[in-house]
Amino acid sequence: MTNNNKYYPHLSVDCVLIGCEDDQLKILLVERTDVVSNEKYNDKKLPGRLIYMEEDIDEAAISVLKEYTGIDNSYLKQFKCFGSPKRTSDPRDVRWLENAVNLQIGRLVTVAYMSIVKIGARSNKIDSKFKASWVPLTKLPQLAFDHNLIIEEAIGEIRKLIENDPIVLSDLLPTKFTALQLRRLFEQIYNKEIDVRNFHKKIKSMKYIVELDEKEENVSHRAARYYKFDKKKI
Amino acid sequence: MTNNNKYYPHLSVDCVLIGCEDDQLKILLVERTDVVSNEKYNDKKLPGRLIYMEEDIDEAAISVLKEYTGIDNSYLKQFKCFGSPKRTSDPRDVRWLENAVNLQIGRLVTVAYMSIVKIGARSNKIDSKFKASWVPLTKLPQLAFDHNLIIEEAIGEIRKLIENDPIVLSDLLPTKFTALQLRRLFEQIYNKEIDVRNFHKKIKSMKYIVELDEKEENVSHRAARYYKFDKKKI
DNA sequence: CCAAAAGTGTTGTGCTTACACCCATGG
DNA sequence: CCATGGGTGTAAGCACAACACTTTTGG
Repeated sequence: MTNNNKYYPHLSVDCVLIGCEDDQLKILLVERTDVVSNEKYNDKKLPGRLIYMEEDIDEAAISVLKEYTGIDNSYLKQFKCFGSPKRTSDPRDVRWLENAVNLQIGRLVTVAYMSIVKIGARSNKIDSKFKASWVPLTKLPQLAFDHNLIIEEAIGEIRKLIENDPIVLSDLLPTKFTALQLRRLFEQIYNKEIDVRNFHKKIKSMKYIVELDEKEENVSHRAARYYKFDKKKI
Repeated sequence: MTNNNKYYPHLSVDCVLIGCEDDQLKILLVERTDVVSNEKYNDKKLPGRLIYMEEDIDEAAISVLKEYTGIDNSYLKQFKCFGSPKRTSDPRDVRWLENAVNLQIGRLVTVAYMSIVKIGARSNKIDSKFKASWVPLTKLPQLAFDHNLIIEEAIGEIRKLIENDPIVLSDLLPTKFTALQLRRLFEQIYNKEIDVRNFHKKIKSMKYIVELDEKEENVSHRAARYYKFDKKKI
């Protein structure tokens, strides 16, 4: 937002930050609430920006993450470059961006990154200077550009991530969690209902998830067992 | 190679062109045979180049395809952006490129495209001004940058392509082909041996592949049946 | 004792793999 | 008749999905 002339007007980065809160998968979105000429922009988009002329794209993504959340050295995965001409086919999106950066844009390629974020961890506070908020995956509105598509692909990416390193699940759950919480998490990630019994079999086969002796308390039904991750067993 | 100052020194495109010849999957590679200072470069790389300052990346890829092969309007799929800092960690690669374009480069992001090419089709002749050749997938040497990795991922991409539109196989085979030819093709794409009997079952289940009455002639063993693609049945 | 959620096993289906012998043709 | 590759069927294992009842707890 400092020196607009420094932007390279053909390449941007966007970050899909995925967290979990109240047993719901959420995505960090920022508001786009400008008025350009007579058009009102009252919707949301992914955190991201154009890269600077001499900037490394990983650095750009890292700085976006840092700016919005304060997170400094988290794992950010570059998962896809979105370069379809159609993604900037809506002239409203282009007009908005051209106005925001005061540059002529035309067609724009974006490199998408994703990261798992522990919502509410001490090291991670959404900077209030941005109109940013965690929006449940199940309640995503229509977003600017092709950001809905980017999020969809990020979810595909998180599946891959879990399949070859399930420890990332531990960032999406409290240290102690019930089978129900874990199941709801999988249901959101795979976007389908999972059978309770089959799921218990699955938990038993996952050696890095261990039963605790502890159970829920003060619930008006049979208390659920707590589980935890055993990070050594991965 | 005209005006070097027009290059944007941070973003390139590379094309993985996949064809089939003599029942072998092949990749188009170009030679890198320069001498820079006292270093000799005697290896191969994927066809590609830096993009121009004001150039659309799809356009850049299309122009690379056109330049090398003469192919004009083929399907080019952008499948991944390679932006790992490690990809330009070999200083020899960077020195070569900096010399070739007469610009300072540092770290470089490339956007990879792939296309299925009918080797030897009339519309498709490798331009002899490039030292380019079709190299069997099974005999790939060590390539410049991370081009071996890019090819590997392109093969993953061709699998996806085949799974949701198997008609692309028809570009890799003659119009009439035997079960053996098709099997060899799958073996190369999936990089493993396929059982003959299981494969015949599979062919029968593929409704878009139809038996012909025709058989091989003048072979010193039982003649193989020919098959063809029925493009209507996809 | 009732409501509410926890926890538990069995069966069937489809997909993938492994495996061995006879057939047709040219020389 | 022999060498060469073409073509065929069956059985086992595994992952996954479907499905219903009993248990525990608080109120």
